[in-house]
Amino acid sequence: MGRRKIEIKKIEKKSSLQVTFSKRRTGLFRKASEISVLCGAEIAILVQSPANKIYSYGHPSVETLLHRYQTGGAGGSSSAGLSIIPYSEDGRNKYDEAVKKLEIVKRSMKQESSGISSTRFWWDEPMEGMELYELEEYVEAMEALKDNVSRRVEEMEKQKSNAASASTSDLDPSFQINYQDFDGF
Amino acid sequence: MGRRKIEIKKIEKKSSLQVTFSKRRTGLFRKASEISVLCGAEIAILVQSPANKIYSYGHPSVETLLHRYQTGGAGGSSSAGLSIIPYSEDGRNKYDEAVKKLEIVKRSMKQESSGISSTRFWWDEPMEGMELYELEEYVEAMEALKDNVSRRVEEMEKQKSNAASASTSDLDPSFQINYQDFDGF
DNA sequence: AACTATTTATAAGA
DNA sequence: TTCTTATAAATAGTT
Repeated sequence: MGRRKIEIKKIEKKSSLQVTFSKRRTGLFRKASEISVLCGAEIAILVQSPANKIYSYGHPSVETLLHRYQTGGAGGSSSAGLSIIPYSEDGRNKYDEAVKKLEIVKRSMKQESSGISSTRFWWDEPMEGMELYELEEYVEAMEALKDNVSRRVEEMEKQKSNAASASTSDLDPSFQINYQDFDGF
Repeated sequence: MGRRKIEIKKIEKKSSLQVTFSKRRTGLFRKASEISVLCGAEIAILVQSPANKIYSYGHPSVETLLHRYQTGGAGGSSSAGLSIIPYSEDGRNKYDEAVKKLEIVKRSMKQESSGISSTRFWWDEPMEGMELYELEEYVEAMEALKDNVSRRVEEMEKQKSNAASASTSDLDPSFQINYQDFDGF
């Protein structure tokens, strides 16, 4: 028969699950090896099998990448390598402006969140490949988010000095839910 | 034309290296996602690009695997290392919750932008490889963004019914720029 | 950021 | 596991 199309959902039959895992793990590690050779990329993979065994692949080593990940990565800010196609010369300028604006927002978000544990900031990533209009939307979203954070930080300061009198109900209700989850920074 | 066989050795041409890296990283992360779904496997990938940017994929999170590797795993190079540390059920539930929330936001964004031509939605992509806390942040950003879009859509409706003579200058200035570029939806 | 001719990966079966 | 084989998927080069 040969290969057949399958749905990507949990395989129930235990024996085929085992076979599939083994084959795909091999394939995945081969791909990892290829990308590291082709692109000079460093890479680490950790997989825990259905039988709870941990397999790993690393080039040059898992540890190298772990360390780099945990310390926030080697240098590299994103704005430099961006080679997105602007709509026009004018578009280019707008894009650059937006990027700059975003960088500023990002920086201030980092400052506001200092002291709260973190090594990486998710907002350092997602702008890759965005079009101008997407970027502009994103900047807006970031600004709104930053405002929320700022307000929250202010509230926290206030509460700290005011000894338990202030309530979060002063805040815009649409932002309340998020606060207690704000340990990600 | 079409695909051609290549040797697995360092790509020298810088532009194709960048493209290849991007394509293969996507492919690799997709494979990782597939093996995790098909086999219920947990997996973490860290890659450092030629531009020294670190990309990561994790299910349920990179940290989960790192921790398991560093404590449970005997640190073997290519395979093995038993680990019996169960990951936090709680962590997974939170993750699933956040994903669900994000799906809802995305869906409503699509509805609001219906009627505007579209093939892809940029927000369908970026959650790839996010950690729980990143995902939670992202959900918030999306919610804020959705609010902005909603407001603008309302404005558009209002103008439409208010006869064809309305000018964009009625709009909140901060949204004007994007308006004409808004065909990406 | 599409396209497509090919190469690769792999689901089943043995 | 390992091999085979028919097919599904990934992707190199191009536009």
